Amino acid sequence: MRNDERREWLRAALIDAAEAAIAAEGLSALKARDLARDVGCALGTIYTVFPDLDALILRVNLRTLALFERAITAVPIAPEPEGKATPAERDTAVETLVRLAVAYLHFAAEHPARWRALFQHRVTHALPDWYLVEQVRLFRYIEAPLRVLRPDLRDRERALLARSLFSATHGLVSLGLDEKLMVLSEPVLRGQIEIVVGA
Amino acid sequence: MRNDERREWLRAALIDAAEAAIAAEGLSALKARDLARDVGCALGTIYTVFPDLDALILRVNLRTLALFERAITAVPIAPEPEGKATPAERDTAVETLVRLAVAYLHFAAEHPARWRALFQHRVTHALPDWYLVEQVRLFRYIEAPLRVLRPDLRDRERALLARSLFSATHGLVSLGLDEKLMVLSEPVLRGQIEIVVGA
DNA sequence: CGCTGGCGTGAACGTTGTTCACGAACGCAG
DNA sequence: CTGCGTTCGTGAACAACGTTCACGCCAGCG
Repeated sequence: MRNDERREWLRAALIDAAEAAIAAEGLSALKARDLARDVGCALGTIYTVFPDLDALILRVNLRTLALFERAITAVPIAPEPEGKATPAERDTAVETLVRLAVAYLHFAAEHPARWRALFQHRVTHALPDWYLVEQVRLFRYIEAPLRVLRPDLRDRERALLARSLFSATHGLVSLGLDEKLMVLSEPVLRGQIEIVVGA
Repeated sequence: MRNDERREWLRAALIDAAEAAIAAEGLSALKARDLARDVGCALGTIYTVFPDLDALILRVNLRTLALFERAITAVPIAPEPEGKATPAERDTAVETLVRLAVAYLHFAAEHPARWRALFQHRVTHALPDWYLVEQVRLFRYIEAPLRVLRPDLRDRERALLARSLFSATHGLVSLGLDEKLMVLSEPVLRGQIEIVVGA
């Protein structure tokens, strides 16, 4: 069936157009009619591919998460120590966490509209499972260094600590971008993270 | 003129109704037609009192900030030490910061819809001056203990540190409420704040 | 060739926030 | 008291939105 091909192509084209619209003008600039015009299909056709615009936004956000992961994996990964971690190994684990936080700041600064869309959206609705799985997967990048620093914690506790670290960092980054004092906040962020990690 | 009285009464009634709607069902439940019906005026009358619904929401948020301030002032204020602070005075300053953070958590937990409206709204628009002034005023509650802990900083730097502390706390609280593990996060929050304050 | 079933289509629907021409009500001069 | 002008609330109307659905085209089979 060439029909399936066309549907798949449409799906990709719609995500492309939505991503471009969000990246250019923000989430609120995403309009069903503009999308239909951009990809050259009818208005109703969108709803034969996605149940609603929320689902489309979620796909765009998934791409943003993937883009972010590519940015994250550019930071050097700490080798996994065996047994008790030496003080030097602990230092590199801390440094990895700090680099992750700084990478988060840079990503938010480079893709402000995409990044805002990640948090502006979900506020009301519950998220589908496949999206949560992706989020949990990304949290592993934080949990790995924590495994070195706090081998005494159980997985559940370590996951909670990772979320705490992330949300504190997110708060700092979020405010830093709002106030447009990013230049000032990179060293501040480094300092703060180093301190928080001291737990 | 009884006309001015009526306008003032309408203004208050509209803010009341908007506040009730937001507190009950969230920001997205605020509808111009519902407001008009609730206060018993015509749809267009709203726009003779406020330029648009954004301005009305801002007024509701101002009330939320006032409500929050009343919650904040319930925490014991640290007396201002003169000259160099003793270690005990430093401890009470830290304790004040922690209590402020916990009060923030409790306020967000008790008034989730009002609290969300504070941050869900401004995302796009620029805020009017009188609103920013109110925000800056509330930040003084954080800056006061910081004056004890870091007398070496200039006002500008201290204000920045206050905003960093707030945003980190906000991140923790925000995530804590989303995941509904508030019970778990109160001790966590205490610990995190104590550590961050160690700067 | 004709029928039929599936599917893209865009007009239409229901809800928004916001505007604006109308008309009632009030004050004042004659 | 009457006539007129001004003011201001009014709600019908507008524009824009996400979403739906009855229509009609076209492919595939008998």
